[in-house]
Amino acid sequence: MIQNTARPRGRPRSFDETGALQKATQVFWSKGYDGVTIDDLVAGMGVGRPSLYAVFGDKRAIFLRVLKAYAERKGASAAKALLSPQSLRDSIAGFLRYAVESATEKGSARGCLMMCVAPLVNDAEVQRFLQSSVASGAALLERRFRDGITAGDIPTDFPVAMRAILVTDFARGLTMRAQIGTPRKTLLKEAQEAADLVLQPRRV
Amino acid sequence: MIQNTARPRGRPRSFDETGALQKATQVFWSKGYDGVTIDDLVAGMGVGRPSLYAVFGDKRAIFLRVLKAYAERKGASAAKALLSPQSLRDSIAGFLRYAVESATEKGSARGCLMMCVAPLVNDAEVQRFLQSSVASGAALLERRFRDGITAGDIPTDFPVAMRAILVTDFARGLTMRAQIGTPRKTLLKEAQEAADLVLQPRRV
DNA sequence: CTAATTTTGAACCATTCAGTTATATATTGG
DNA sequence: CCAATATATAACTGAATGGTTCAAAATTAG
Repeated sequence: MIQNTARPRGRPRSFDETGALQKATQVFWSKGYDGVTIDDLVAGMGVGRPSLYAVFGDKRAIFLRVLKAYAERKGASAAKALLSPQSLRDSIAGFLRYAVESATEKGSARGCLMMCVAPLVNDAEVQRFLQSSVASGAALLERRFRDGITAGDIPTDFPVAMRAILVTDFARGLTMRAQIGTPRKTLLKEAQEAADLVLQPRRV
Repeated sequence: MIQNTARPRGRPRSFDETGALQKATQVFWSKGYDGVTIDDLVAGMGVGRPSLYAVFGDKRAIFLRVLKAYAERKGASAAKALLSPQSLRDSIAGFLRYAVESATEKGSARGCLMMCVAPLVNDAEVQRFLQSSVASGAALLERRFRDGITAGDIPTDFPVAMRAILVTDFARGLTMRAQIGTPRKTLLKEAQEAADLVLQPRRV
């Protein structure tokens, strides 16, 4: 059997690459992009300065990796929250609940890296990435609404695209209020209310 | 008649104080708090470095004045958009339309200083100010909903407080999407749709 | 016209910061 | 044990940054 976990030649690294990126996420999340210095990253990631440049590149490169890894994790969790429940009502409510819970997690900065930090980064690639993430989030919701139509949870003339967007807007609003300190309990109640509202059929 | 605009003693200022603050608003709005250097403010406000420190204080003090002036202006405009129309529908739609229009203004940075920039400022006074602003915005909307009840536009069991919060959340979501480049036309359509939705009575 | 007062412009200083370099250290291969 | 390789530690460098100082300029009071 081929040992493809063969140790590389030189001195082994004293840090774990993905672990260091996770720590970098917290650094950016709590201080914002411009507020972070290389020394903040060195301290927060537990990686020496030269190693940091050698392995990850400069601040911008680190942020891009952090952002993409974060988006992947959060996207997967959100999709799970959205697609696991049977009923459409539980799906939408679960999606919004997840948004609130992850924005009010203990031990982590409040809010959300993608909604509260990344939009301020003045970088074309970051902006493009955000736009595509927003679009795919809305697309996921739209698909769930369509499944709700075929399952008979909502009428066939339900405005799926618009309501999908509205749900993402709600999530954004809830996340921002989390960031400025609105307590989880309050937000969770609103999330449920929003889920009910957004499922109402077209006209009264 | 008493000339209370009597010129002060020494050399007259070469800049207008409130005008300089307006310019500072644009600087913070486009670059974010941490991204702004004193030199950015010196250049953007048209005020010399020593004068800037003498008249306004340091970056934090300038930002606080900027934020409060901005909140006053925007708050007044939003209140006008909300309270001018006769029908509740036009009020809510007007409020959301104003949010979109001011977040997509040409010649100004996209988004909103209070929603997109200020929440990231790691400062207790800023956070307190934001929380109270958010609360008074929601209170204004709630009052408008109550007036709608007395006018017979919505039923008496309409969940005024919750819907007021939902409207502000929508506004936040729309504003953030404006910031990352969603076109005004798209957002305006969504704003109208959201206004309709949020006015639906409690149950189907 | 002169003295007092205030703002302005330029230069200045200590500090912080991004990115690099040089040297020491840990590991594998032979 | 020695050469080769890769990482870690610490120190270094030039540029940017926040904040101050000081002489020159513009104005009013007398």
